[in-house]
Amino acid sequence: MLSLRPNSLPAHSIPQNRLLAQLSADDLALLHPHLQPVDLPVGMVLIEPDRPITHAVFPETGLCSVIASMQERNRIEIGLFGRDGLAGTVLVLGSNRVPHQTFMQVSGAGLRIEAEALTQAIEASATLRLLLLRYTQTFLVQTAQTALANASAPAEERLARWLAMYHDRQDSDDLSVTHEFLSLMLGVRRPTVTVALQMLEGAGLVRAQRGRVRVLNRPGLIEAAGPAYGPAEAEYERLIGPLRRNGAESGPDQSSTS
Amino acid sequence: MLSLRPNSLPAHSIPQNRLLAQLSADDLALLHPHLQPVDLPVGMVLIEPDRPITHAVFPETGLCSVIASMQERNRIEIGLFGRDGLAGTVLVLGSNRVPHQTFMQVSGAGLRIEAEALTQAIEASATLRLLLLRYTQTFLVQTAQTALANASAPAEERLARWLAMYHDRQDSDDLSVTHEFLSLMLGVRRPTVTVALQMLEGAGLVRAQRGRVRVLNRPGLIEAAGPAYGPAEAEYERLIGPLRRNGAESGPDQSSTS
DNA sequence: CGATCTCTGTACGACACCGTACCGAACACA
DNA sequence: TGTGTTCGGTACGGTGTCGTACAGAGATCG
Repeated sequence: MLSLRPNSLPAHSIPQNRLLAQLSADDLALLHPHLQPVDLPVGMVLIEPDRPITHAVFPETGLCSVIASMQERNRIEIGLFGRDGLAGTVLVLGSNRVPHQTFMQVSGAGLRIEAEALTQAIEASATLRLLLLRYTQTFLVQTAQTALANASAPAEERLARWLAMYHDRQDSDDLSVTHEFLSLMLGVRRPTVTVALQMLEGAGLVRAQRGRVRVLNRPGLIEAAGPAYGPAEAEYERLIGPLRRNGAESGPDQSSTS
Repeated sequence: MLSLRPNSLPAHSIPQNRLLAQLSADDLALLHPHLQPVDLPVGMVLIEPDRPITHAVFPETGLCSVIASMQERNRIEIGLFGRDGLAGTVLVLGSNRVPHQTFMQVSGAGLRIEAEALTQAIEASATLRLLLLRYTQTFLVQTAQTALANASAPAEERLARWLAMYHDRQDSDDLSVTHEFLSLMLGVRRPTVTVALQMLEGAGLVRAQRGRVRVLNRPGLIEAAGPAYGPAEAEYERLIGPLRRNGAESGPDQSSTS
């Protein structure tokens, strides 16, 4: 199921993954022998719900969704991450399974490590453990903000929040998503997504095309997301470091509206 | 603000707090000198949002709510705990503040410890750390289930879930809550709570009185809560131990309806 | 025992979102 | 260039929840 790349990790390349990039040379050396490059195609399940975890993955590109579901229907996203995070935080928390599913929402690549190896490294290095614990803290805040948004924010705000979070985690302003998919993530009907997206487009914040949403005015989008966006991102920057790529802000200028 | 009891902790009493009760003698000895009995009156704020934490608290009785809020309005509960948990899990995660508020929803008593002392104990003992990390994991799952319920469960299910969770954490079948309060916790209108409660009462699951809800049929209540109740509780029992008091199940028998 | 306050029950219009269904538009592939 | 498939826009009635408002029921206290 996992298609590994032939050669092993280059010795001294700077990882794209924010967590790995934050590590000291010693800590990186601790993990390095166990890290294996791996392709992460769309739809690939990184963490199976309620099953013992065999590997953790540090994404370098692409986007992962964490999904909680009651029974078959009623799947909903409780958090997402990309190169800022790690699939398998539960290992840091001293367990080996979770009732949630983690899968690739946008294809990419990453570095995977065996659960056993990661656990041992965490026990061996307090600084590595601290970093991963802090990341877990930011994810907990993200989940809490999701609970908050789900309870009281209208569909349009939740959509804007999701787009902003997605945008944080990739370089391009073009996001690859279908309405169908967004409706699943946000727990609303597909037509509700269509209408909400039209609102955002009417305000000149995004431009929607088939299977694609282009962010035109990021500050405006964040404003449209309401107060549910922000706290989790601030927590990340406080505890870990910069979340987004540097510069390359997509300002409100070019939105001369139609 | 904290009213301490005069004398310090009795030397060899068995703690009511589930986490403390799970500790080995060594780990308990590590914490013991720093534990201070403290009263926890209704409304007392244990964790102030976005402020450095000075103390953690292990509740022995009573109930705590963790609240996320955007701006002034729009407060909502993301999790709750009592003697099964700990106020200040963020210390375990290597940070010293959270954007959430933790306060006493039902008065009780507990044991508090200075943040510094708890942090040092966690660093000193891997087994203590493991237990507290695992508790954090169960709380993360609880928050995720809350996000799920908020997104897709109708008010009646969410109410039933909340009542069941509250019931888990105290001995009596009488829960002290007002509709007003429940509406705040669930993020719905107060009249919505009134109607939902009448539904549950009509089904013989609970008996509502002024400021009080008596659980008549716990299994029925859990069924009414839908699939959003269960996973977090299962996770607790798997990772930590029994959540509820032993025995004393309130069965469906005595509900001969009126 | 009456005054007062809190809590609960009820009402009514407004509206966001639901479930479902259908059709055109864009794309992919041969 | 034609054909099948996915994706997007739109429509309909139904309903759960909202915001607000008000009156009765139960506690509290001088």
